[in-house]
Amino acid sequence: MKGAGKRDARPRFDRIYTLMRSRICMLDYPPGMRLREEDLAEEFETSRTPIRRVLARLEDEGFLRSMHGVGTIVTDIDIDSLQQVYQLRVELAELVGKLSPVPPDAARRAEFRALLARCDHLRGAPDAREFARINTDFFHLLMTLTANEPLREFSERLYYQTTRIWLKHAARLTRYEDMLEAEIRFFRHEVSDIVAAIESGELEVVGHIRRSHVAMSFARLYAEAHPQSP
Amino acid sequence: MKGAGKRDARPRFDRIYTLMRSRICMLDYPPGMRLREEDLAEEFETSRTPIRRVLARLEDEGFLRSMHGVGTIVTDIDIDSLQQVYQLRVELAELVGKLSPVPPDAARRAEFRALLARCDHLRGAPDAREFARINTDFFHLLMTLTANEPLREFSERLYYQTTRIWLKHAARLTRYEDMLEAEIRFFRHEVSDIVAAIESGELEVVGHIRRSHVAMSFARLYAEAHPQSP
DNA sequence: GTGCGGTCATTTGTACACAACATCATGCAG
DNA sequence: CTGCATGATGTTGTGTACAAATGACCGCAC
Repeated sequence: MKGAGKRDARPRFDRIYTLMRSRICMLDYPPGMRLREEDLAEEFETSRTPIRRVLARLEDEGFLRSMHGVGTIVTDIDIDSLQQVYQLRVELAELVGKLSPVPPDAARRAEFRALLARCDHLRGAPDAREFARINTDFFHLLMTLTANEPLREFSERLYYQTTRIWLKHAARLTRYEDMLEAEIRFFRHEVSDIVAAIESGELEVVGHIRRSHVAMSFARLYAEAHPQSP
Repeated sequence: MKGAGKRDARPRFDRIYTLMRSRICMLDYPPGMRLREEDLAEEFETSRTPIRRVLARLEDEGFLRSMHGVGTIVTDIDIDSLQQVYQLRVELAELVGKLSPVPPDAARRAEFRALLARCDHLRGAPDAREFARINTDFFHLLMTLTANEPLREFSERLYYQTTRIWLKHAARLTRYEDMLEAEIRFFRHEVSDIVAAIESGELEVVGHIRRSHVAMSFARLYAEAHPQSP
């Protein structure tokens, strides 16, 4: 059973890892779900060994938890842990554009404008999954503004951790549709502000805008989860 | 129900992982060295499988690089990458004591004072490895000042990356002995400052002191490596 | 001497069988 | 009926044989 293009191990590893992480963060694998190595091996047409390599990394990064004799389950995160993650994410957000800033070229700036257009299109037809996708694409675009590799790596970890939890808590809300529409408006505003800052070449300003929006995003989420406001 | 159950495979994994990371960072495994899975399996009295689990994590964290048919080699880092790591480390240093600060109790404060005593003892008999050990112990003590788990994890990654490179570059210098003695004095000064700040309960000040000392430490290293001073 | 091609040794990557472990169902004693 | 011991069942962890891949070595043509 020789598959085409499967000879090298790293591309396949990256493919499976990225896909599984995406599934976890899009809640296709919701928190608490049990993953069977055998099933995954079958799906990706391989044996358990390469699968276990991927699961090990996802476990090291806190997305999964394997227990001998029990299974591999998708982790859940309480609101307190989430707060810690958000606090750090806020700080790192400001560092993008401050550490090793990379001014975007014309093509990159066009990508930012294209994403703004996707926002406008989304407002016409609100959809949580599409919102999450645009959010992720926007995040990766922002990461191109810094050349600091450790900063990019850590920001990515924190982003994916918070995103999946955001989706989970959002799905619980009763006024879900209204909330989604409001969040899309907030997000569109953020993208608009940042695109403007980018066009003017102020990368440090981008960091400040991003920081405040991430912080406000968490504040709204926290307020929804703790509705004991006076 | 949560039992007092302790995972079986985990302690051994942690033991091997910690030991190997220590060896890498103490340059017992110098950059470029080739590690053979078979040898490691024999040393730790197990098979290649658990070893590969450890190597996978060390590779994900950037300490190793495995290549099919070649071997697993300890990575090297150029001065530019090191600069990026240091820049981020400086920023994170300041966040300790700012995010989820944990005031140290009497026992913990005693540990800080004990470490200061070890510094004084070290000044009488300068030794690079002992210096590195005290440095690491001090780092871990500082990490107890914050409860922010992601911050602790990332700081640890960056610390170990920079430490091993510091040792490597330091070992190259001709005036190695003088430089070591000077660095020990600088370090003793830093510990003294931080202990004073801790005794006065100013955790945010601790972050500032640490930040400036980490930055200055890199500046000295960078100056030594690029001796084109005017 | 130099370049080239093939052969071989060495090492990591993969597949699979089995062991270790946890959970749940079952049956029996009280 | 309840409580507990015990085995059945399923899952991850480990050991091991083999496949794949790289680099070194050697021989040979020119």
